[in-house]
Amino acid sequence: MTSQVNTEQRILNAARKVFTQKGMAAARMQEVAEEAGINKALLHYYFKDKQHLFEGVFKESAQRQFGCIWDSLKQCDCLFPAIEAFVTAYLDRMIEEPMLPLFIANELNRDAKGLADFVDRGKESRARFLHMVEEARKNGEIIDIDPRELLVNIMALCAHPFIAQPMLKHIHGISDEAFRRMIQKRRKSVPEFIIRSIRA
Amino acid sequence: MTSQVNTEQRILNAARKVFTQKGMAAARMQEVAEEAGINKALLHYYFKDKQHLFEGVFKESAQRQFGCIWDSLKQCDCLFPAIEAFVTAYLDRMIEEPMLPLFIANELNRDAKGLADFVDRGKESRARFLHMVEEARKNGEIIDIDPRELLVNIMALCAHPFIAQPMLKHIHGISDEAFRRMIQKRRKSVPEFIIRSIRA
DNA sequence: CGCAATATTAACCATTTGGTTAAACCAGAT
DNA sequence: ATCTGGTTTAACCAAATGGTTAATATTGCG
Repeated sequence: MTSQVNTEQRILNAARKVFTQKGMAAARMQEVAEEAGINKALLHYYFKDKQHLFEGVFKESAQRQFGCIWDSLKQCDCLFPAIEAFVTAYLDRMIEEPMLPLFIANELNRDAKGLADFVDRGKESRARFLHMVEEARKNGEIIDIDPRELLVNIMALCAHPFIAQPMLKHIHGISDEAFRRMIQKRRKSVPEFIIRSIRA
Repeated sequence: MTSQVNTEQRILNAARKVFTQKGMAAARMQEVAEEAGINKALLHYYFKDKQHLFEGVFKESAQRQFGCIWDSLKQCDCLFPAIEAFVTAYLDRMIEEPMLPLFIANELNRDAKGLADFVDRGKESRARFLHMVEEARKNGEIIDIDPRELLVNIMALCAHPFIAQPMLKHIHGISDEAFRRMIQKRRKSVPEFIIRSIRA
């Protein structure tokens, strides 16, 4: 039973689970060790200290997060299909890891300087998207709107239900299953909502 | 210089500052004491322990938050003005305490059971709003949309810029001042965005 | 095998941190 | 002035926690 394969990845998985659920500050190294089924000292054998372990987790999470999402609109040329693809990719990603937006927002708020680099992925896609909006505006396809503001709105509509999940569950008294159904519905309704609001 | 007036309130203010900025887990009692200009032991004289102090802060914050926001549409009968009033009140509140949405989302996520009661304020206003949407839908004033989904969208568009503030600052490279200008613009643009998307 | 490098563990250490205690302080009443 | 109640403090304590160490186990290799 000893010398399990790929201990480092097992640690990273365990750490991701604990860190994303509790956040850096409340996460306990002991708990990560238990979750990974190893000794606490072994954590420090693979990762210098809590900060490094955390950064390993955050880097992986942030990059997968923004990677998926921005890559989704790489082969889109028209704005409206791009918005649909973006929203779908965003929500699908969130279904996989629902705690991620809150986690990222939170840690980024705690240490913007130190973690800023990890969210830089997808710069080109983002620029391309903003340009697409600009063009659509010039062509009169959509109303006069600041492209960056539109992007903020889109991300808000995608991410917020997950960030506010506990509040929604309580306020509207919905179950896990009902929440999932709601998100499924949003894969269609959110793009519609956005496009209706900007179509010229 | 001794025996300052209203020590309890001074503590609560200091605690709110520290807790909202760092979150329950990372907040240090010592720091709260220093911020309040008192001895650490005095905290425990006024508040049994960290949990109680935290709940004092959270309760006050959550109630003021939801209080302001839901009260804003008490004297609205038509949907569109109600939406405008709601968004304006929401954003104005956020300008006062920009960290609040992330703080509340975060702590609610950590301990949904224990804190759920504190976000219950404004039940009636919320019900009234949902009813208003339902009526507008029946009257054909707006498209066919689930009232609760509309509410989620509205709150998303209001809260998310603040939750994602550090990310926005980094991604779009905007300053504090630019952020404030953006929020000011949103007081008009968000209601427009919403109404355009639902108007029949 | 036997040896060297890597992987893993139990026990330990130093610091941080929430919380307590007992003494001092200060106000107003007697 | 002094007694009494609430207020404030310095010093202290125990538990939790991140991190280390030195010894043990395992693996790959000549």
